[in-house]
This record gives sequence, structure tokens and C-alpha cells, in this order.
Amino acid sequence: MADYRPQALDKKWQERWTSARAFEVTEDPSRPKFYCLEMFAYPSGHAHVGHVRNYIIGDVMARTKRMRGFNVLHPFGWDAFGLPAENAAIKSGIHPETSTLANIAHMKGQLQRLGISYTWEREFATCEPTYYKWNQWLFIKMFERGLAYRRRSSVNWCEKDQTVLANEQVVDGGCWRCGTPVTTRDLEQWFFKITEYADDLLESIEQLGQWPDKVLTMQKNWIGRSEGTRVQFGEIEVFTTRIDTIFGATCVFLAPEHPLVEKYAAESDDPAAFRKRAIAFRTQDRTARLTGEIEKEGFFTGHNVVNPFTNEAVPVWIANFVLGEYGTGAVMAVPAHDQRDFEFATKYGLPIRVVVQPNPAVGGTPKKLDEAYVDYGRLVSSGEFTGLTSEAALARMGEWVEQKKIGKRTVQFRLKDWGISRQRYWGTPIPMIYCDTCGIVAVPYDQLPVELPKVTNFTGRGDSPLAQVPEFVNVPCPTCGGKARRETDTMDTFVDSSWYFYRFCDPRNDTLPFEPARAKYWMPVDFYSGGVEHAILHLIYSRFFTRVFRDLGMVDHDEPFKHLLTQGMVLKDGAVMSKSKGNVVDPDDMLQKYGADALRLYVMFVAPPEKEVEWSDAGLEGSWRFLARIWRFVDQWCDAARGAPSTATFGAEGLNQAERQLRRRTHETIRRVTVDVEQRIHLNTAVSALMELVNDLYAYGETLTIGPPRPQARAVLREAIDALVIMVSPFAPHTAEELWERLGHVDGLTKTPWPSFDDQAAKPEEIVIPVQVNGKLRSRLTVPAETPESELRALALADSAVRAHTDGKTVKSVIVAKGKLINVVVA
RNA sequence: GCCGGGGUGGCGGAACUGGCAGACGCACAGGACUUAAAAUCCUGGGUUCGGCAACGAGCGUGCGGGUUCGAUUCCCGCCCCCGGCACCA
Repeated sequence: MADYRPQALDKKWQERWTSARAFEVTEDPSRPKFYCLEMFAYPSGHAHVGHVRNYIIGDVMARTKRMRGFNVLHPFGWDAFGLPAENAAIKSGIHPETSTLANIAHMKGQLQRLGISYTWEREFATCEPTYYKWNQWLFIKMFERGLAYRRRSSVNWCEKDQTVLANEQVVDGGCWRCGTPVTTRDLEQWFFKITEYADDLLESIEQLGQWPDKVLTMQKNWIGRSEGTRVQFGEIEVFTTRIDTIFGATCVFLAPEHPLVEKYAAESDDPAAFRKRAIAFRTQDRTARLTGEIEKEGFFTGHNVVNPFTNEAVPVWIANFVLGEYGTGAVMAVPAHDQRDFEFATKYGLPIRVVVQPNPAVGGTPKKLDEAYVDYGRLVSSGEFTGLTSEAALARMGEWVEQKKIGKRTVQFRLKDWGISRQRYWGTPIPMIYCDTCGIVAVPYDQLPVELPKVTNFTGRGDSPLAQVPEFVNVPCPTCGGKARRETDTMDTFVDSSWYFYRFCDPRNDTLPFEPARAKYWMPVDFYSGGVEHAILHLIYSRFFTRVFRDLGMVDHDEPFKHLLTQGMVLKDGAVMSKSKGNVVDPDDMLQKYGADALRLYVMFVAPPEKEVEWSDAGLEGSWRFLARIWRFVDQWCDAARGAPSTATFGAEGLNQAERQLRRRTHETIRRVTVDVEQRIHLNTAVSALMELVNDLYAYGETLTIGPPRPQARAVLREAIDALVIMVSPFAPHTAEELWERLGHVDGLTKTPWPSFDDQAAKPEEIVIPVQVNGKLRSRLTVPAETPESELRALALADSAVRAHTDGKTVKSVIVAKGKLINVVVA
């Protein structure tokens, strides 16, 4: 008997798949398509089992769908630009391109050794000019439509990485990459106008029925829609969501960044002191200011404006807690009905006027408030609006404002435009040229790509490395031919990953980013999996780019990803694996010990794909044992099964009880595994079902020890073994292929259809029905499957164990849940 | 504070539409095979009480209530853990 030696099988079958180009596909309108995608990889060097889990999940889906008759696109590529490679270059002097390509080569080898069924024919890396050319093309398209624009603004800045960060890249006030506290700088930057699509992005969330709630919530929170009204208080426009409280607005607060601050400073008695105080607010720790951990402070500007509802003059203050970047940068202060305004007003002795009462009213107007009343209620002291509920007042007062032309009802978003300029080298050059006479000019399409020049000296200084290359910077203006300068910033690498899934549809196209007809066939991605850490950044940017392509007329769908799975992390010793912690499990070590299939199977079996799991060597060994158990069984019964007649040859009555039983278990397992993998994505229970079938096979094997099996036995064995080998193949493809070959099949598993489920064969002849008395289990009835309800009722009442609990009592009713359970209710 | 997810044996987890709680695996224990061990095959196990045992009775899915013949599942009120947003006007 040949022992199970998976390592040799891995190599043998990987070579066969490669030489047969077994996973390359073309558009085929006659078959349903399935686009299966795992988030492509940043080539950090080595993939650990946490990374690899995601690729295995995708591979199980892809391999299953292929056998289920789908035309499956399952590509892979590399998110190859990015800071770590450049930071390494500053330290080691190794050029980012060199290290990136080496890392890709290594990681590709790791994935191939795992037998992931990628169509490597479509592989690309985003650092290739043939890819980033289309980033530039798209940038210019967006520039032409006003979706890419340049402005000076205060931006998030990471001192350590010496570059700008998008809002999405600031996590808890620190850099998402290194955690360094984020500061601000004023810089000229390129922005993508994602806010143009804020409503669209938010509303379409309802269409994402196959995305996890968690991710939808995060996106909703991130977009942060609120309805309100903009109103002029004289020359100051404020934004409020509570216009129903406007009769209580006794003050107006400006953000220290507000444009009027400078004007008021100039008009004040001591402009220098005024400015100094405002600047002090502006430079207060950004994180603390954003999270409200600072003391509320402010000062009077010396100016008053008019509350348009009361026609009273109200003072204008500058307050440190008002944010310049949200709304209009100015708020009306209603101390009685907003807790922050209340605290501020109490501190500085500003008037507090109650204009909303709880509804129904709880006594008269309180003399003194302890805190703001922030709930909705009924309006008091509000002129013609007095007596309205808050809800009614919001509508009526909004209309009033619009009639008087002093403001309008609007929707405000938290989402801001996406700053994409990065003062770094290893990214896509922004294809723009600055000419003194013509202004900002796009590089003509026929001059794309603007190639990244070879810079060899990485200093890590704050200016763009590309600025050090005069041949790159100094170019003639495309419009007038005069002297001009190139943009020296590169694009945020999240631009690269926002549309790569379209490129996989047509990766070698050199006239367009992709042929619309091809994208139409393959898109949207049917199954997309990756880490939750991309729930906001990557997934919102990709949805934005899809809308840009849509509005360019290149695609006709709104959403790029139909089903999203956020895979859980693999922990070691309770912590996320990382090189610095030294708790990394390298898949290659596991492959050497147990082979690719045991690793694949274990990672799928240990927990549902979206759950975090703790790595366990013992668990891996258990999965290896399961494969060896299949191996031994097939080895023992291979000859009997090979060439056995089909079960269809024998009528149901031709099979004995054990044979019918095995057949039933086979078909039950087909049903369970198919549903678990294809519909429920419960890959762990699919594996359990296969384990149960193997246990059944062993039990059946016990009954066959004497003499050679009869044809009927060989038939049910063959059916069970074939189904088992096919169904285990998405999890353990190398072992399965080898067994399949030994079973005498000529076509490999990549060309074999999934077994079909026979409802009749799966139907049990006898069923066990639990019998409860008053909801407590007392007995079980073993009866023919089709026993009528009346008979079940009689049998249950006659059962001795049941009668022990019913004798001497009145049977009130007998509930029969069809095929499931009987409950006798007694008093 | 607001929004979302979760809490089940020693451990990972299962229970699909309200119907036998703990499938499957890990670890553990016992048996068979073996001179012995490993490997393999078989068996056992939520917990308490009674019994040599087969078995029987009670309790049991974070806590407290409720609906129901019946609740891990539905409803109400709490506690705890994880994730997101948050001086956002």
C-alpha cells in the first residue's frame, strides 16, 4: 500500500495544470460566467498563512464553480507601488523596482505551491508602465470632466513618511501605515471629486444585499449624510440640522479657519492680538480638536449679525470647537438645545433661551437648565411657528427660509474629496504640466505613459523625489511649446487598486484600459474576498471609479462587487501575525511537512471564513489525517470501484439495506456540500459533511470484509468515492486529482462536472421522530418515512416511555411537526 | 452618545424557515492490533443526582422577564466583548 505522500503530488499536478493552461478562459456567451476575485496583493516579501487564507477561500469557490459549469475568471496580480518599498530603498539603497520584482517572484511561487487555480496568463503588476499608463489616462479623463482638480488646502501630513495622507488614511489621528500623529500642512494638491457621487454612493448601499452589514455600516458612517438648512445671519452663512430651534439662536460661532476671521481681525482694535488668538486655536492639537478632548474656548469678534427669524442682533464669536471643513464653518449657537453651545454659553455668560418644550409639556418653562434639552418637542416663543412640533417646524421653517431667499435646505456630507497627490517616488506620475502662459495642461494622450524616471538616490526628504530629475521636470508645454514644468507628485496607490478588477477582463489591451464588451461580459465581480481593513478605503474608491467609468460610457453597471466576503485574520499566540512580533507562520514550512492540501483543508475547516482564527499545528495535523484517511480508503477499494457498474443499473429493490444507506448518505452529502459552498459560503461545514461521508464509508467498508464485493456494492462504492473525490477537490486538489487518476478516470478533475444530487436516492426509508411530553424529550419513534400523522399520533400515545409521563393526566393536544417531532401536551 | 456584529462543552465550532442543543474536528480517556511504542481501527464523554450497569431524573446556549405546545433562534429590559462613526452643528 502506497503511503500518502502529498509533497510529490503537489508538484506533479501543479506542473500538469500549468502546461495545460487549465485555468485560462475566454468570454463564452453560451455559459454562465463567474468572476471570482481575491483582493490582489501588496508584494511585501513573504505571504503568511493569514494572507494565504483569503486565496484559498477564493480558490475553493473558483474550483467549485468551474465544476458546476460556470465559465470562471480567477485572476491575480500585484498592487506593486507603495511606500514600504521606497522606505526600504532609503535604508538599504536597493531600488524599489528591484525589491518589488523580487518580492513578486517569491510570493507568486508561494501561491503556485499552494495550487491556487489562477489564470496566471492575466497577471500584471501596477508598477508596469502598461498598467499605470491607464491611471494617467483616467486621470486626464477625470480632469477634463472636472472630477480631478487642483487646489491649495490644509492637508493631513505624516512627518515620518514625509507625505500627504487622504482622510481615509488617518486612523485615530495617526498615519494608517506607521501610526505617527498626523499634522497639517498647506499644500497645492490634486483631488478627485468623490463628493460628486456622495448621494449615489450612499443610496446604492441598499443594492449591496450580499455585502456584510458591518461594511455597509462603515460606509454609511463614512459618507455621513445629514439633512439641514443653510441660513444667512447677515454676512455669515450657517449650517444647521435644527432650524426648529432658531428662535433660541443667541449667538453665532465661527471656526478659527473661517475666511471672515481675517476681516474681523483687521477691523478690530488690536489686529495682531486677534490673529494670535485665532491662530492659537487653529494650531491646537488636531486630534484633540477633532475628538472633543479640549476645553471649549472662544472670544467675541466685536461684530454682531442679525438672526433672520427674530431680527435681533446676535454677537459673533470665534470658537475652537467649530470645524472649518464641515458645513459652512459657522454655526448658530442655541445654548438651550445643544449641549456644546450650552456649556460654552454657561462659561461665557451668553443668553440661554428655551424655544422647544418636551411634548407633551411637563410644566412651565424651567427657570434654570442643568443641561440642554436636545430632543424634539413643541415650539414655544417662536413667533408664528409657536405650537408646531419640531418635525413640522423643520419643514415649515425650511420653506420660509427659501421663500425669503436667505438660505436653502441642503444635504451635508462628512465625506470629503479624495486628495491623491503624494510627495513620493514609487507611484504613478501625475500626467500634468505647468506652463507660465497656458497654466495647467494635461499631457496629450498620445504621449502616455509618462514614465517614472529611474531615480537612484533616495533621501527621504520632504520634497518629491521626481523634482530632482531635471530631464523629467523640464519639458516643453504641449500647447504653446514654451518652457514648462512637469508635476512631480505621484498618485496615491489607492488609485491603482480602484479599478484593477476591470483590467483583469482585458489585461493586454494597449488602446484602452479595457474593452467595454469584455468588461460587460465579466463584470461585476461575482465573489470578492479580502480583509475588512479595506471596508472603507479601497471599497469606496472602487465604487467611485465604477461610477466614473459608467459616466464615461464604458460600463453599464453601478456596483463592481456583487458578493463581498471579509475574511477573518489568522492569529498566532493571540496576536496578528507580523514579522516584528516574530509570530509568522510561513505556508512553505507547512507545505514541506504536510503538503498544500492539508494546509488548504485545515484553513477552510477551522472556522467560517469571516471569523478570526487562532493558528493550531494540531489542527493542521488533524486535516492531514483526514486526507490520509481518504487516501487509505480509496487505496483499499480502488480496484473494486474502478469500472464498477452505475447505481442506475440496479433498481432500488436491487440494493440491500446497507447499500441503500450508503447511497442515501452519498446524495445527502452532495446536497449539503453544494449548498454550503455555493450558497451559504460555509466552507467549514462543507468539510464536516465530507468527513461524515468518510466515516460512513469506513463503516460501510466494515460490512464488506468477507469475499469480493458483489456488483451492487461496487456500484454504490464507486458512486460514493467518485462524489467524495470530486467534492474534496476544491479543498485538496492535488490529492483529489491523484486519486481520480487511480480510479481510472482519464479526464482530469478540471474537466469533470460536479456530481448531481438525486432527491429519490437521498430519501430515507425510515425516520426517527423524537417525542416530547410538554416540551421535554421522552422517547423516539422509528417509523417508515411516509407514516401518516394519525398513526404517528397513536404510536406516540402508546409508547411506554411517553405513557410513564402521561398516565393519570389529561392529554390536551398532540402536536405533530411534519417529519420533525411530536409533542404531547398534558395537563 | 449613535450605528453594526457577537456571547453555545476543556478548545475551534455545528444547529438551514421556532422543532432531538453540542454535528465535525482538536485535546483527552479506554479498547483492539503490537514483544513494545508510533501509526491505524473501534469506543466514550455538557453537567449534577441515583444506579455495578443498561438506564432514569433534574439543570444547561451571557443575565432577568415575555410570547409559544415547544426558544440558541422571536419580543422587551439589562450585562459584557469586538468593529465603525463622533465637539459633524
